[in-house]
Amino acid sequence: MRKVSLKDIAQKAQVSTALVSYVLNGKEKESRVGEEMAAKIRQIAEELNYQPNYLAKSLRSGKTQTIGLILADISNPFFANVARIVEDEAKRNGYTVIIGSSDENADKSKDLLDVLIKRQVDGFIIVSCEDSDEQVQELVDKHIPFVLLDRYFPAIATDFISTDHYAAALDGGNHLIANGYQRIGMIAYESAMFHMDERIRGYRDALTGNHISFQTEWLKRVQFTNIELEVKAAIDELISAKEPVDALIFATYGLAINGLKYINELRLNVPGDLAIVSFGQAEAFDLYYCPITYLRQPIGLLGQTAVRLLVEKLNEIQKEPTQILMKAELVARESSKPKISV
Amino acid sequence: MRKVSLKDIAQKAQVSTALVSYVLNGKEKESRVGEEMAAKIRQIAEELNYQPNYLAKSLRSGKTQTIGLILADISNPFFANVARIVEDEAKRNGYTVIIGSSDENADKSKDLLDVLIKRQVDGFIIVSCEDSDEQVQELVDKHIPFVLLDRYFPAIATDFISTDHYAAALDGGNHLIANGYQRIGMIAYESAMFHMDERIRGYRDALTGNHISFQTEWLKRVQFTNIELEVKAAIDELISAKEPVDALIFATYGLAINGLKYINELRLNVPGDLAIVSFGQAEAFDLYYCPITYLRQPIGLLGQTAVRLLVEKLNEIQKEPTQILMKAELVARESSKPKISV
DNA sequence: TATTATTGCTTAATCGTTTAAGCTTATATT
DNA sequence: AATATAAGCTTAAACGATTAAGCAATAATA
Repeated sequence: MRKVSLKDIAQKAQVSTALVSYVLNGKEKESRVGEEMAAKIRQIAEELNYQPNYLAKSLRSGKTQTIGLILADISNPFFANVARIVEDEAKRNGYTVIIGSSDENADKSKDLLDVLIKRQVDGFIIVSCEDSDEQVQELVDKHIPFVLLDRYFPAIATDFISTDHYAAALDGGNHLIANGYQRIGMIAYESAMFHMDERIRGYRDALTGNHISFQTEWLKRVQFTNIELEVKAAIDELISAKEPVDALIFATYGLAINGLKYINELRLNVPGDLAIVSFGQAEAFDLYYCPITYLRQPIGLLGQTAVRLLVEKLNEIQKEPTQILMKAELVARESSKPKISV
Repeated sequence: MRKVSLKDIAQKAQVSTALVSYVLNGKEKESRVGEEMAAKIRQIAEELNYQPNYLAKSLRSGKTQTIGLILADISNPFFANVARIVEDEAKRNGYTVIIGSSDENADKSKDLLDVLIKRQVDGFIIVSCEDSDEQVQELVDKHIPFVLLDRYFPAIATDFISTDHYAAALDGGNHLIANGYQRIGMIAYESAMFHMDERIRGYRDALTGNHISFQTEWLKRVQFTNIELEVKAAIDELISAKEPVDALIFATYGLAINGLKYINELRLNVPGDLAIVSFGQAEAFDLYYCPITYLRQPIGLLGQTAVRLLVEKLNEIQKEPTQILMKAELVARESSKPKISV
């Protein structure tokens, strides 16, 4: 049982496919189709349960009404939620989304781009990963429309919509200091990504801005590929230093999950022994015996704006690169409550 | 700068597009293309950075090499991980995946199916939701290839690969009883879905199989749409009953998250006041002060097998519906450790 | 009444591929 | 030398839609 095409309807109605096309696309007025005929065609289409073939439509029109969404890591709930928002917003604008996860791997990211380009997506929304700057530059050179989401390359003039990672980290640091913590550590990824640098810069500026001199051994950088072991080692060092930290900022959700697990194992008391502030957000933070203070990135706005920007680009409404930074909100919970002086 | 097509290459090489097509598809032998010409064509394709248009290919071939994956809820980490597995496995088989989330809503599910059918996906992998049986039956009637994942309709003869929900719940119940718990409650969804019934049946059979008579007030069923409040109410009732429960099985991950949050608020001691076993799996369970015992569904196998089944169906290797049930593994943690007798 | 407009439809090209069938030459076989 | 085979290419139709252009028949206008 082959699929129903315009031709089938045309045959049954004894007319040309052109007429059917006009009617089913609501162009009966402009194209002066007779009322009875229009009704007849619509009825037959209904009867046969006609579903237009978007491949053919797209081939003809040069538009697929499809957006490629490249995520850095779909198993991260932040990105999973981004995906959801983007999907909904895209649908509202008449687009379908094809999601791919690069798993923080530039090669995989490149593969995804290629596959989706072959499938003629109209544009991309990209949460880029390390070493993907060349790919991004290539998209620029080829005039393929895209918007970077949450991570961007300051050296490349692109549209982007991102959290203000610097300000967020600054807020997190200031919050801890305001609540009486003085020796604040940070665990971040060993990564050349700009957003990671920004988070670190914010953290350091919070310290120096409050006349606390930054200690090199307070900042630990771990490899994404060996996160579990390295986070443990980092925490061990942080708490056993001669100036052990009394508070800790996790630069990402994944780091926090691993870190908190280990802190549990060590039977450390949060925030008594160690106050915590983390980037990212997830149900997991609520389940911790002591709810975790986190920097809430404006997922909804980020996702919606990304889609809006891209759609505008696709319609050529806007030409100049739009670059937007959004504030993260510090959600203060028990894990960073004011320090009880000893 | 228009995209490079076969025609462009053909023009530059002074040959017909047919020849170019043969060469770039590796059919130069069958089609007796001269060696030099083949080399020349390949070189030009390289130079122009030719990327074939899959729309045109698909239109011609009738195959898109695309799988539609309909999830019940992408914000559930179980399904997010399923998505990841399916994506990887599909890629390995030369397929791209388009993911959609029905958010447990039959109308949305129907919309997704329609959109993806219009986009000519070759087949579906579906985690179906309540009231979607008609849609599924329609797919059967229209001979659209699909595989149900983790949830199925016993009344419809389809391919499916699912967790054995009954056995899993039975295991969970037996485990609690073996560890000394006698008054075991369950919080489940108010849903007509078969897998939910199976989980409840397993729970009840665990009780009766161990000569514990099931109490109606031990089983609480809540609405998906009002989960937070209803879970609280359910827990209130369960612990304040005249025969209060000493253990609780959450029938899904979402229920567990909400329940555990509330149990935290109530300052109940797990497992002292209340032992816990939950379906689903997530990092969140590890972060709980008392790691949660859960029934681990074989995500990897489920996802991979689903893809394999579908691909076989698409290649018409198999005709008869394949129906597979897989065992969940009970991962025993502290939340259900042997009861300390009072 | 002759001309122009309008109405209601069809024709045919097009999007980028694939592929069966055909057409020249050159080479092999008798 | 006459014929068959093979090599190397081209032609053209097809996939399913869209849409500019064109053609008759009817209605409106002068």
